[in-house]
Amino acid sequence: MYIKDKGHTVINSVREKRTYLKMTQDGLAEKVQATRQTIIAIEKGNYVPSVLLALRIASILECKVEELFRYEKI
Amino acid sequence: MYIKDKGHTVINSVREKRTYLKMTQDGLAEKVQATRQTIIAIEKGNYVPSVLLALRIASILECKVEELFRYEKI
DNA sequence: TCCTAATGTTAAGTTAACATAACATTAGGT
DNA sequence: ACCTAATGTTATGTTAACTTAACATTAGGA
Repeated sequence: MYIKDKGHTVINSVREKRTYLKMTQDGLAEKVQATRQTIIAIEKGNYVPSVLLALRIASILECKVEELFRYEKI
Repeated sequence: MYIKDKGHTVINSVREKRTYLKMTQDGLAEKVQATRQTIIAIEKGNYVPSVLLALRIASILECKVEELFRYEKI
């Protein structure tokens, strides 16, 4: 992140939701109009997506953005 | 946006929620740990924030991310 | 065991999302 | 009209969020 806020991170449950829906990374990527690498990176926590992508993912994974991405203290 | 998807945009109601709560751009910026310019840019639709910022803004403006940022067709 | 689907890794490039800063404009109160 | 707070504008720079692409690894079924 650009904003340096030590002591906080964004944890997501994309992988959990995705596998629960028996969806593949590739399938999800296609549905949210992103690449597989992007999904992998997000699942691995390599980066946090934009709200645009987050809204799409949440939509496809049938849940709210806040239950998919949690802003937590370390 | 990086993702080219003609026919769609992200519309937000940050300004409405903010003014409703009688909060200033500067005040909001400070609370979400961003700059005033960032708030202005978001309100003007110049760019969509990251989920991190979106989560913070939604939290401060006391609403859900999806009611603050709507993915709409043009 | 072999084949394939799914997942992971790395690199290199582009654009968007931030920041800082300095200055201009508007709106409202006295 | 004046002052100040709030808002808007423009420019420049850095980093994160993406992309494409090529290859490596893992897991599971026939």
